[in-house]
Amino acid sequence: MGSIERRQREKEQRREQILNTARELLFKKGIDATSMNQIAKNAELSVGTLYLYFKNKESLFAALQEEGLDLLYTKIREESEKGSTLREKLKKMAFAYMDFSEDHRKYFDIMNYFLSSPKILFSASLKARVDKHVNRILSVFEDTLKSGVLKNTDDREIRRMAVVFCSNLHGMLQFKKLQNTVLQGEDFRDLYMYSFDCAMKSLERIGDS
Amino acid sequence: MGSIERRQREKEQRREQILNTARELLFKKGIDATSMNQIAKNAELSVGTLYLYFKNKESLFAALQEEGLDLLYTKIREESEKGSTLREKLKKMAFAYMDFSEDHRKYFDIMNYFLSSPKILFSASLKARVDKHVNRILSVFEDTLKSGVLKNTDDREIRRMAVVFCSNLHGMLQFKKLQNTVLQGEDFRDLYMYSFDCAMKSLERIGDS
Amino acid sequence: MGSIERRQREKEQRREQILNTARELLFKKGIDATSMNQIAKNAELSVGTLYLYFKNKESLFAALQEEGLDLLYTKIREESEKGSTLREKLKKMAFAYMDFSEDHRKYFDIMNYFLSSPKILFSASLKARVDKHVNRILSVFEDTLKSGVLKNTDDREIRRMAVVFCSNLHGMLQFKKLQNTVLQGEDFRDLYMYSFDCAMKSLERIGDS
Amino acid sequence: MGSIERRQREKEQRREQILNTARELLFKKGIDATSMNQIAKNAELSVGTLYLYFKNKESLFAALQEEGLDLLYTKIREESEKGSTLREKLKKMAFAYMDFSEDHRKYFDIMNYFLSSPKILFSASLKARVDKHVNRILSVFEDTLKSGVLKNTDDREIRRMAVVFCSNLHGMLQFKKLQNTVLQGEDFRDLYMYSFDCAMKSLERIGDS
DNA sequence: GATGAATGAGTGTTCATTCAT
DNA sequence: GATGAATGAACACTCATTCAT
Repeated sequence: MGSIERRQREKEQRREQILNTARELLFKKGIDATSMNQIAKNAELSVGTLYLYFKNKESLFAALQEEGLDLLYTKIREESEKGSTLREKLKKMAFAYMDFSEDHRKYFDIMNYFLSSPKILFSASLKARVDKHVNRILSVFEDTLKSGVLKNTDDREIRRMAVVFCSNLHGMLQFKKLQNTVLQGEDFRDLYMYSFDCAMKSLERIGDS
Repeated sequence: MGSIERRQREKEQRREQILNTARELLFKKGIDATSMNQIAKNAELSVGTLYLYFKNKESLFAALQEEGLDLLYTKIREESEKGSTLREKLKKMAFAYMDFSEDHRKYFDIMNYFLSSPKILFSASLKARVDKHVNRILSVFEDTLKSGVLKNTDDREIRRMAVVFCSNLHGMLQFKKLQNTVLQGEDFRDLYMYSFDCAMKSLERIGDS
Repeated sequence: MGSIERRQREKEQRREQILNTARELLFKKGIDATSMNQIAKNAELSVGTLYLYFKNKESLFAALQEEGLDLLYTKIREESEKGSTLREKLKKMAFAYMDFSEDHRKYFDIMNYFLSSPKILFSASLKARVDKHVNRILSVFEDTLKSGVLKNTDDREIRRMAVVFCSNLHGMLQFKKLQNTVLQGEDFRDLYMYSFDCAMKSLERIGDS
Repeated sequence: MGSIERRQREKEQRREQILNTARELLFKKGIDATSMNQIAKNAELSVGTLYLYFKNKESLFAALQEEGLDLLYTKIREESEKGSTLREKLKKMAFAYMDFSEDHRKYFDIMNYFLSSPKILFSASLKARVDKHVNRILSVFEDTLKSGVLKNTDDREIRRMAVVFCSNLHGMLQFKKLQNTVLQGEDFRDLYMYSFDCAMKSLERIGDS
């Protein structure tokens, strides 16, 4: 009986061991340059064992993707609770996202990798799990907006506002890659703040109408 | 004499032949799953010939990327000239971007691929050429905004507005991938329109202040 | 238990199988014209397997090189023990070297290939291993000279004598390639003997002085 | 008529132009890394033209080989004339050879490349031409020895002595590659001098007997 | 459950040579 | 005589995945 629990614990540990190694390699060398054999060797396990815990390479990296989204969720949720006004809250959340894209650039890279990969590659169940995480993040934005001044806005509108707000942030962070070329001369943080202000203005307007 | 011209023409045709085949395969199978050998075989040319026309795989795909950005530029420029008011113009441009991402989804995918690829992958000169195309597109937005109502806005502000406006659109189009899951129940076109309205509101506000 | 041993044995056999095939091809076609794919095909193994047993082509051929040097070492050592006088010993060793260059011409060719290849080609560790073998062979000459009449010659002198003696033999064997053209009319064995006599004379002189 | 001469001159110039470029590249990048296309581009000629002047890559490099041997011949000949005694002459010649192997290392490398390449690779006529050059060099040694003290030595003996002397030098220079490993702690120049002394001793002895 | 040897199609790229113009 | 576009076999090497033990 205790042994069943122990087994369970060991299995969990093994899984973590694999993920830790994979994450480390991923962050060091990127997704393409990280092979299953390398992960196995670094984790001091056999390749076969990797396939016992993860169906294939893709699903291993999907797990890391979930991990990243989870981290992002936590950061954003925490920040959302710090501010007092709606503006303050959203600002903290927006910069939490930007910080995440910088501090955990590689997680952010996987996110984009998964977003821009041909759909065929991912099984439906994998997609579903990842989407759940995205949803959870969107919910934080929804909750924040809901608890804001806009008392009598209906849920659908709130949802839309959350999506637009998020996609604005995401779009800006995508453009960050261009900061040494197209955006030359601009401080990205300023630009991001500018974008945030624009988004806020539109929100307030909606409040108006 | 004529023979020199004919040679030139043939060379140009060959280049197109390669690009056509590469484009076709790329759109069918994605960038990683398209190999130089495949392109050669499908184009009924030898691999060596490919390397006569393109330095390497990367620059072949960069050529396709430029092609796509060129097409996008043309579409947006054309639309920008159709509307009469600033709002109308921008709306037409925004939807031109959306249409492009649908009609030429794969070009859009390459764009994202290049945006999210590790910088090391692309040589500086290649990046520079691609960036020029991106800049050209941004310029259309700048020109449109400049010729709009906002007479006394300085160039830097205009630039920022253009960047934010574009990144908003781009961010929304990124989220499109989620329309069957996260965005379930929403008509994407409506949502995009909603996002456009938000952006316009923030612009007007700026006009106000 | 036995199964672990068997596995070990099989691994060793596989390694030999690869080396045998590589040697055969090398001797038939030369080093450049022998590709990894060919070796794999002839050995009835997959290319991947080759890389399981040898880090790369270079180290596979280095293994053959070591093999050859090992063989040469053994031959020379054996001969060195047969003669009774110093002259007899050295003569047997000299002809062991010549016989080796004839009987194992291809091993001799690899030796020269490695000697004359640009240094960059070979990793330091590989060079070190090969050099150890060369040193071992030189040592046999040193030991023989030491145990000869020249009792009160210091080690450094002995070393130099060994090197010069060896390089004389090696130089002569290099010239063998020219026997049908430049050396026309000479019996190479005679010439080699002549060269050996010259070397002996200089040794004796040293003994004198 | 003059035009025929001009044509001839142009042809000769073109040939030199090719050889100059090939030599330059060879010395910069080594024999394997120098391709016909590169030579053509650097010489501002078309690949086809290269094949008009040289049957194939091999014969182009054989021409360089001849060039190198020619240079070596000249150096040795010149030095042979400087010394007054036999010993002085031979010493100058020996060091001329060593200097050549250092100053024109790449020429020396080609020489070894040709010496150690599988014979099949070279056409008989090519070999013959190269051998003629080697013979010419040997002759300088023969002449020097002949004009030395050893008045009543027959031609065959002289020939043998020249071959052995040369091969000794050559063997030593081959071993030079090992100076950082096997020969560690030895100054190669000293060692070479030592080897020369040995050779001289044996020559003198022959004089004696 | 765990192992790790084996697979083999696949990658991007090169290069000596040919030949129609 | 000169061109240079075209060839295509060949190269060394990688990698996700399988499966007998």
